[in-house]
Amino acid sequence: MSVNASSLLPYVEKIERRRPLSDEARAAFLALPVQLESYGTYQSILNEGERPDRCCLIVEGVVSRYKSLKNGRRQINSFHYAGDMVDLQAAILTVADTGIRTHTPTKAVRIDCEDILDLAEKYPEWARAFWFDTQVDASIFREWTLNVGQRTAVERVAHLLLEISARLESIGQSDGKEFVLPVTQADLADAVGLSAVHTNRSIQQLRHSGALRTHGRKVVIENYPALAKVASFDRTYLHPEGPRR
Amino acid sequence: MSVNASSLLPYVEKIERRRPLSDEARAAFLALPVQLESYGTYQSILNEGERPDRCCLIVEGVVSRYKSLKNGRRQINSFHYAGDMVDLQAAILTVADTGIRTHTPTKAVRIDCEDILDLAEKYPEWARAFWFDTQVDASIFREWTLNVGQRTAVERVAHLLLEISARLESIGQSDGKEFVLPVTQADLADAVGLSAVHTNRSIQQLRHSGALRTHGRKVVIENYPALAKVASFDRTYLHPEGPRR
DNA sequence: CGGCGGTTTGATGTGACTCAAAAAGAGTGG
DNA sequence: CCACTCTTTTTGAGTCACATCAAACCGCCG
Repeated sequence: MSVNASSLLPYVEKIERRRPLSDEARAAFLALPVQLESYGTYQSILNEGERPDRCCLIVEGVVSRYKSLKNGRRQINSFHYAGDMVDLQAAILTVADTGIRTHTPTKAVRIDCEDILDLAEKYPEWARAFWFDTQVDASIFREWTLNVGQRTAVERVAHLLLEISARLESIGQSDGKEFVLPVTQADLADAVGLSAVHTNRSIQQLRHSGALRTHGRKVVIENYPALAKVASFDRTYLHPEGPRR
Repeated sequence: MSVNASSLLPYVEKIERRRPLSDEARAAFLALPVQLESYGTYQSILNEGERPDRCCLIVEGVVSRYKSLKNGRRQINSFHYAGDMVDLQAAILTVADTGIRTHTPTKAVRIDCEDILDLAEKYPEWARAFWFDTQVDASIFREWTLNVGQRTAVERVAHLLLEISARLESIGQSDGKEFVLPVTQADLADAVGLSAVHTNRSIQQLRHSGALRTHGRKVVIENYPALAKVASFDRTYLHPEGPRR
């Protein structure tokens, strides 16, 4: 298998887990010219306000999308893992309303926006796949707004941990019980709209309640039902059922 | 013009403001069979968790999408106005992760999800239009997460008012300075993650600063630059520039 | 003129923030 | 394997923004 195909495969697998592609459509995607790039920890992939001409598919590592205010406060909008097309929005929106940066050493491939649009134009199934992907993204954003807008500190942190767990599980990096937390508590704080100190205290509270344990970066969910209950976590919003068509 | 076409026209106009459609594509949309429905104030159009088979296009009135917690707390995720296809997500996501309800007397047309998908399959320009619409939606959700996650009470309220103003302006219901606020303060509160009381006090603060005035439901922006500054409002996230293609 | 949704006010409580510093890990080089 | 540094997590103390509760007020409509 070519370098291209092997780095693009995780995304195809993610799409086909939801709904199989025709051989022709799959092949067309895997034949796209790509450019593999490596990043260190906390490196910028895209800045807010830029006009990117390429999309970004994560091959390895963890990145986040964020928006920031002039006073320095930052909101992380989403975390992305291997197989995620982070910047699908770049294909059709000309100006980036979020920045993208890494949280671990990361490998990513860049795909030309025009190639994505051509694919969507030629293959309705790809148009639908990209659209579905964007809809799931949007659904997650809605849940995050609910999270920071209405839940208490402990609930927010619990919810985020469960989401991370679920998403890592879908790419084989968690067994649903135990996973390596790919980000620091300060980053979690930026994602749930709390201070780092209070995020830490919320995690401690979850530990003391017996819902989870941590060993360094490793998180062990001790009592999933209890954790899901405090977080009111319901994975419907991740839309694991796939698209209607 | 048929009843169908006249109620569907506002959406076509919104789409074509961004990028013109081919005559054929336009005609195909306007020929869709639709069902016009009327709702009163605070009526439910869709409940969380349902499996709708039709999308919903607002002809007249204001509706919101929301998510709620078992303790009764509610987060409004978006407001929608005439010409908005509120429930485009229903076309491709099988289960609704948000509810939809009206805030004013509302007229809406229901379009079969399968018709939407057929249109996207047959006309790549429609597939792109729907995808773009969803991307803009997602961008607004990201901004709302930033709003509730990182801004202070006064900033949040100012930002929401400016967004409402900008969106009403694009459909001719505001001149950019003066508009009729289509929702109550309690609803604003649910949208910005504050209590109704504190939302009220934040509005008062904006009034006392001279940034805006209110006469009943009418809002008059007295000092747009000042208001935009406190809100750090920048309409880039509404993507008025339209799609790349 | 009475009733009702919506707005406004006041008083009080508290969850989360800030600042600052200590403790614990993780990585690097001698 | 230990010393050193840098990052991340944890602790403590004091403060403030926003929540809650309850009641008054206002404007609109029948």
